[in-house]
Amino acid sequence: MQSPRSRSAAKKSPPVETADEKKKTLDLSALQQTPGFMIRILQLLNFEAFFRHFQSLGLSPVEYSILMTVRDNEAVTQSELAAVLKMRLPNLVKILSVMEEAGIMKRKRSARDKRAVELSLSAAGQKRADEARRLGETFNEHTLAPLSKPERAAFLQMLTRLVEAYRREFARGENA
Amino acid sequence: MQSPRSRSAAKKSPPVETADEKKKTLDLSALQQTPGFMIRILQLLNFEAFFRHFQSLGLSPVEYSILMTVRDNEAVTQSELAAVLKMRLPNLVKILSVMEEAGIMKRKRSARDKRAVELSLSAAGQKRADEARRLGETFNEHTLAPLSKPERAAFLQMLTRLVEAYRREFARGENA
DNA sequence: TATTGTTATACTCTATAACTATA
DNA sequence: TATAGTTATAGAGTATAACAATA
Repeated sequence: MQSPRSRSAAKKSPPVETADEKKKTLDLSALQQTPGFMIRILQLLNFEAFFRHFQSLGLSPVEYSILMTVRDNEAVTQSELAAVLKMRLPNLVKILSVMEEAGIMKRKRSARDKRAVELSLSAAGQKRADEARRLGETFNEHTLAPLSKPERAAFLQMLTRLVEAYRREFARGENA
Repeated sequence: MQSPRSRSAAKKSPPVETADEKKKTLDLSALQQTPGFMIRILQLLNFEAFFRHFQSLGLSPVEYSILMTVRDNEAVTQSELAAVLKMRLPNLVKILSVMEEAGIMKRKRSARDKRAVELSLSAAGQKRADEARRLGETFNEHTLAPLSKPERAAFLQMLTRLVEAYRREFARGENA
């Protein structure tokens, strides 16, 4: 592991690893000290790992998050779900329609507010959610596997605080 | 953790707003304990913050990362840059062409390998990179502002370790 | 008047195929 | 044969506009 703050140290330094003239060592310190960049790269890599891990279910990240949210929140409305997932309603509606036609999702007009549509899982949907949940637990462990146990808790807790602080900063950018 | 509603409802802050029956408290514990989901949300929020912060420069995240990498690595090739940014070469080439036509980026055939194209910044490009760098420093501080000083260092260090571990796991998914 | 949902559509980003020129 | 680059294009994800029904 290299030191976290090797600033402008390695410019054209000797190739530390295999000394191919092709594999020149790049100075990436600026990006490595840009949390936003590292978060983005980690997110891309994690998505790829997700698709491999859930390949047997043919599950996408967005479907996973939908299944988990509806499973834990019977009768959640489409708008509420869109806000949680940080998606635009029209884009979510399209996905939910596909899931409904696949016999996974159930839609019902709300009695309290006849504009709203309340979501719930069909029997097949609950089965799929259970399978997703089971695979999700091992996947979540894998995601933070390079960290020690206390580090994992600390990392997740900081993630949560960052997200909450950001969401407070501009309450759900979509309707401001 | 099969306990469905033990976690978030209790531990999370009480109904911050007026507790209308509309603003029901959702159980989001499953997603909050999914690091990949939290990373994705954080990344989306951070991009929005980026665009606001760099509005005066009209700078996008990808252009920022290009400027920083080329600035610190004179004569980096397009392929190398694509690998660093985790982008496909054709998509990067298009962006670099725009930057070249804007007078920011310079391209030169490599002498060592006449297939490769080496990148460097024009005078205008260096000026833009300097401005981006200056704005970037305050932006990076803002990104981790909700954390304490030692937490910021720990968080960034863990981010780096996670990214490196993932990249090792499958050496650059594109050519495996 | 504002909100929820729906449809249609445009825009952006990403992925792949086909080709060239070099290695 | 494999790699770097280029072009074109397809595909996925995301955005806005317009509208109907309800609040």
